[in-house]
Amino acid sequence: MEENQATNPFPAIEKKWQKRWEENKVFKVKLDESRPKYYALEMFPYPSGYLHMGHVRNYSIGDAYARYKRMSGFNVLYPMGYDAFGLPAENAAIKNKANPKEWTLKNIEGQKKQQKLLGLSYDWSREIRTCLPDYYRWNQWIFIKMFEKGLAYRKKGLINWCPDCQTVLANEQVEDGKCWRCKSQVEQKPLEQWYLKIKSYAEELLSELDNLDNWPERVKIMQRNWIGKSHGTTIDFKIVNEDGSDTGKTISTFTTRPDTAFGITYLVLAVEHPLVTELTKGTDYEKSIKDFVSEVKKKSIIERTAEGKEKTGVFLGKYFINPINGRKCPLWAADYALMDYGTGAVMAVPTHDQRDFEFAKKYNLPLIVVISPDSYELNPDKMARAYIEEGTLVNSGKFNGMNNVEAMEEISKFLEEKRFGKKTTTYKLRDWLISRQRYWGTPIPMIYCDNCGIVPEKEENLPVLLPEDVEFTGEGNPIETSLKFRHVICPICERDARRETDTMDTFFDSSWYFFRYCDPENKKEMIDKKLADYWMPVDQYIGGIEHAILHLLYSRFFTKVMRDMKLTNVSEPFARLLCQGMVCKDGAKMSKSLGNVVDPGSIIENYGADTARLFMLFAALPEKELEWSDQGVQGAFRFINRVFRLVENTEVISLNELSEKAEATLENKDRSLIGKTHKTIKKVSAFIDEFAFSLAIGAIMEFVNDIYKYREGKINEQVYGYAIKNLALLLCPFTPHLSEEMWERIGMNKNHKQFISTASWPEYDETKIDEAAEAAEKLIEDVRRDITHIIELTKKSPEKITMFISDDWKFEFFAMLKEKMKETYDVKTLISEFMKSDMKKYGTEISKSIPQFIKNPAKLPAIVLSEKIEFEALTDNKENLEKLFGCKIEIIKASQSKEAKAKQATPGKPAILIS
RNA sequence: GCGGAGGUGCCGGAGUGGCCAAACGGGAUAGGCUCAAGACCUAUUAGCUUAGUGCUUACGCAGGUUCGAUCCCUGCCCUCCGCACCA
Repeated sequence: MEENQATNPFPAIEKKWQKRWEENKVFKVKLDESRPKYYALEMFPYPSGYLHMGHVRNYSIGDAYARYKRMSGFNVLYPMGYDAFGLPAENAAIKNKANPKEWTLKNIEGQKKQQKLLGLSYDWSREIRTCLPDYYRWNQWIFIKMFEKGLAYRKKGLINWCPDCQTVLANEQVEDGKCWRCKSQVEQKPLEQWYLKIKSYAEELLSELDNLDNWPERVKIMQRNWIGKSHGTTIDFKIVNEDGSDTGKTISTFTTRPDTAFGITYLVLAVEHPLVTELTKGTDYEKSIKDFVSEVKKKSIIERTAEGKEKTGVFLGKYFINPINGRKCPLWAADYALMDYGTGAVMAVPTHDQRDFEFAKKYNLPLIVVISPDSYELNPDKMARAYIEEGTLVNSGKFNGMNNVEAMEEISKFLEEKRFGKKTTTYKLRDWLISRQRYWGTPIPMIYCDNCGIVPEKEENLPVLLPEDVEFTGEGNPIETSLKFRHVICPICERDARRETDTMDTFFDSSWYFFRYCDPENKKEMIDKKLADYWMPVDQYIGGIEHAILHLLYSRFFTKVMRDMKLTNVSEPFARLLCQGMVCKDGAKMSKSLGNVVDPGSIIENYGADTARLFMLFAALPEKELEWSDQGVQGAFRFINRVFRLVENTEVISLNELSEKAEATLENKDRSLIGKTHKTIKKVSAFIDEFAFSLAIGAIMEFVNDIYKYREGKINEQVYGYAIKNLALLLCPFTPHLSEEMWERIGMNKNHKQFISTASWPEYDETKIDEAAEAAEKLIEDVRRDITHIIELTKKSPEKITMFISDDWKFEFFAMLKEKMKETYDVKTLISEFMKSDMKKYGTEISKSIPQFIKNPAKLPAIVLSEKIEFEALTDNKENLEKLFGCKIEIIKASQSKEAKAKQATPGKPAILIS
């Protein structure tokens, strides 16, 4: 759209307003108890250096809503910041010898510039950059607090290791066995790492999901699945030797099916289970088991968990006693038991569990049926699959004959009474591994002292600054190359000690940044409690679905931790959540790898930010996928121009209020426009409330069409001014620059300080919505169009016009037509008479005009008039009509289609005919 | 496999028993205006047909309920998303 640039006034207009907003600090907010607060927030971006369409969409949605709320009288906190720590900066350092800090800060500047070009109404004075010590010192501070409370701890365990990123990953960051960022295969390694005890909040994180009424259902479901609560029973088994002699060891298993306890025929341990080596040490089985274990461990997670993969296992040479029936069964190790779920051991009931069934068949382990279907009998030798439906207990001692659902409760009660086990709840959620062996992150403020052990840094020594004297070789953690950093004095015994060189997961940074926006410059505290309690929770949070688990779960966890530390009173950080859909082009997600990206910069440059924003909001509802369309962008641009033309010349505008007296004398078309103004305000407000921006914009477009129609006739300055003023207000959330410009041009911004951005959102008056006037207007409009059409057609084929009659027109209207025809035979005069007349008195029920007046213009023209009543009148005036249109007129009766239709559909039976 | 969301015309999307060939907006096509483009105005935008009317086929597919279904019920298919050897 090269030609746009020469004539497109918007880039200049946008720049002008952006500058004025900034100079006048229009969007700066502070605590104000007199107004209700509203906290609108978009997920802060990672500063990769450029904005993509997904960002633009995210911000367009957020800004529209923030502006709407601001105009509606709320004290709106709407901030922006940067999630500035992370691997890309470090990778750039390795690749290009760039300094991660400079690289990041430069990218932030670039991104910020683009955000400013969009005209987003952020309070920039609250900007946050997580890579700056002012911010990350509070990461360190709260980490120490967590350590003191036992919520942060160090543990050795099998961890996920990404060989490409050269660091460990949290479970949440492993997708499909691959690294969430670089997609390389994740390995398992035993390492000692820092963890946060998110698991101790599992129950609350789960149960409070039910109160998040304004979160998308699917996000809640994903979190529920991730937390993965299941109720069951732990059963303890004595481990015995082949001859039945006690080994002195026991093993517990977790099951959700205690009703099947009599059907246990073997038990499997995860290969990582400590008992596996313990029990086999020095036995004949030692070597074969070691081989098996190392074989399994060699396999990747993918291989081990692949669908339909055959399960493998090995007998441990030991047995156990099922306490419920005293049965001695073999103990196995198998790859299908997972160390990190339940107890790392599975009690196997092959008849009633598909996995156990397959395993038992393969290794020839016995099968005992304990649940019988009601209609037939199960034969363990002939079963092709496990029976997992409901049934009646058999082979289960005193529980025989009981329904299995009932038996779950009864058997676990029995086990508990006999102290063979107890009811247990488990969660799939595991503690959050937060240490990373990377440079560009918050240093973990811990010290290793040979004397005192693991000691936190003293609070007054915070922040522990990231060292600058490091080398980026691509091997190992760069921080370790800084000797100055590593060496430290123990805060307790003051001897030489070693500083932790791991840094924090960047998700740590983003788990509480929304608190910091409330009080970004506080040097003394993480956040002032009063400010936190004023602004929090975030009333509306907007971001991509990709964070449904990771960031959104961590943030909820942090908020609860902070509440328990009395830093805030809120329990849930985000009251309402919106996950916007993807931006697609040619049917696929816009992505660099597919090469179907459209650069927001070029759109802003060629059309302006308002066009980009309007298109984004108009093209699809926020949650839905948005298909990019160049025509759509042009459509948005055309619309903006169309609106702009309304104010290019403003001499017909008056901003004075209409007096009651003046209002009483208004014509129909004026009343109609006032009514439409109120109606549009009502519609747009309701649509924005439910985030139906595309529909809100559609309603505004309709309104603009009406204004244009209104302009064709005589204009009442006040009525027109009222419409334009409200149009500007309604558009402000979507096209703020255009609105400001309109506001100024119509004289609402007297001293360059009365911004529309802070003006009040218009209110509508239901009583002003004048449907009757509107309908009358529409009718006149239709008649006018029809008559114009007739004139055109008579020019073409003047020999004959046929008039048709239908019941759509009211008698009064026809009478008027008749009346007018007595006076004049001039079509133009007739039309203008129509235009001037007060149609309201001709009835409020005039609702429909002549539909599809003439379908084929090449054929004879026709005018459709009301049947019955008017028929006579019309024949009366046949001559006049002929004179009027200057041609022959023929009158034919129209058929009663509706009634006929209803009758047709009602052979014999009564139909309800609504008309 | 389990769980969730959804399938309406070129697109975005309304509609939740008759007023629905389907609101509203966008786009497209044609005509007008214009030297021309843009803008603007008007009409058309499932098919056939008519002077208007009408008819046929239509709201994922197949049945059912009903005088009548896009809307209610049943079954099926498809798409998208999440989880996935979770004991």
